[in-house]
Amino acid sequence: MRQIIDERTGGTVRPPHGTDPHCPTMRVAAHVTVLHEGDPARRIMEVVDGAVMLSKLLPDGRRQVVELLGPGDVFGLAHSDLYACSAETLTPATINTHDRSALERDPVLAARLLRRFEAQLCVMHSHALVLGRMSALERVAFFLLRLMPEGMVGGTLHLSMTRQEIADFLGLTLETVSRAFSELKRRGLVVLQRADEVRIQDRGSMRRLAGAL
Amino acid sequence: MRQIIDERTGGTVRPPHGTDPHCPTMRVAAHVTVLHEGDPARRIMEVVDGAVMLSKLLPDGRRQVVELLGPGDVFGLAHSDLYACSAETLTPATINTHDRSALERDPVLAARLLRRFEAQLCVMHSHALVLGRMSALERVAFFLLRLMPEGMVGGTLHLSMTRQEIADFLGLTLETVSRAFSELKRRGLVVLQRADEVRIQDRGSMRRLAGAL
DNA sequence: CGACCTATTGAAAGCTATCAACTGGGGTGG
DNA sequence: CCACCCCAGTTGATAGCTTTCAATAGGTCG
Repeated sequence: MRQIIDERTGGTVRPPHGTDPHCPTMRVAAHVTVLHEGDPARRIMEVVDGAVMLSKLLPDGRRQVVELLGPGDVFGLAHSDLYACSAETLTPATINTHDRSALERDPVLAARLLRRFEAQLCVMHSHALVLGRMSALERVAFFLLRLMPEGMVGGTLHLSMTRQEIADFLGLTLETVSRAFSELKRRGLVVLQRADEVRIQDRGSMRRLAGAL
Repeated sequence: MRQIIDERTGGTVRPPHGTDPHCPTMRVAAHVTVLHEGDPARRIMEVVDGAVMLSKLLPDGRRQVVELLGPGDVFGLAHSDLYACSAETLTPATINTHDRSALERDPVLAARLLRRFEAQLCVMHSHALVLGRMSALERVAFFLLRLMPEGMVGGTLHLSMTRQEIADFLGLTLETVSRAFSELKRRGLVVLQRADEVRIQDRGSMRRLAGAL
């Protein structure tokens, strides 16, 4: 049941007027798998708008969400000409796709990807620290702070991920994630208006839990 | 007690005859910290020869080794003009250093780093799967296979890491790593000539444990 | 209003961490 | 050259946290 382009949007590939035909921009609905781990890696993709989740599977079905992407982030990477991860939209998203050969032809694109890869690599380093060394409560605190950068103080964060998806991202089970949310709520660090609407109440304590940032 | 360049080698910076003075090659002894998490990020480094370990610390001292690097790999990355990780040699190593500004000036370097970043990002994705979803035994099996690529069949692998360093890489404790080694030995999957000399006896079972490669 | 899916909560089991003792190998110094 | 010391590794016992299994609550959509 692979839907590469979701039928709900009707939209598949929509090359905007006057742009490079090798770089089609596509509009994709939420919860669509854009590409599959193990498929031949022909294209590199950039998130223009929306959120995308990269995940890997173990043969027995265990899943790890390895990266959460937002505008500017790049995916569709490969070792041996095969995609290393599956990519699924969390929200409706706009995605730019480039042929891999464009990397040699287009130095501007290459420079942009270089900077972005560096940033994503740094984020992965942080994530390794989270997965390898943090407790469940710390992981969830870190996750919420990561989704709620400084700017939006007082605002309410809308989670576009289920508990299972958060668990797969944080290396936990959905029950443990739920318990962590409840514990943060009990301690007064967050308020849950709904299961998917979070307000950070005590940012200082959250940061301490998450180990700074 | 920071030794940027180890005195045992005597060598500090050794610009080979006729090469770019902005890209000094340095020879560093084993167990030297080449750069520190949080220091101003001025340079980007390439491993020419040897092995380098990147690690991050939590405020309370918990450590995660986030990446193991070999020839060709790149480090010295930064978010906000500060190094995101510390880097320490595991063996004597040769390292090329570039000024960060060289990225804009030197398209050949930029292209090389782009390819390398992509590879390292893929490795980090695998590592997230290991840290988030694998048992202790599976992690150690994965670790050994990763260090023993197809080629060196029958050969003996020399571990240049202590149990503590392996544990910090795999998100475990040194005792758990030791127990995992003992269990692999007991099951006949590996032979330990010494604590730091491993021979993989049953590669098939190892791969199954590690979830394919 | 009811069905269904997601989230929450509870109880018990399992795996890893922690604390502790012991072993072994290598290097140093007598 | 040998003995001792010291550090890394191994092994054991127990505690703690997360997982697993199970039941309940909540919300959304038809």
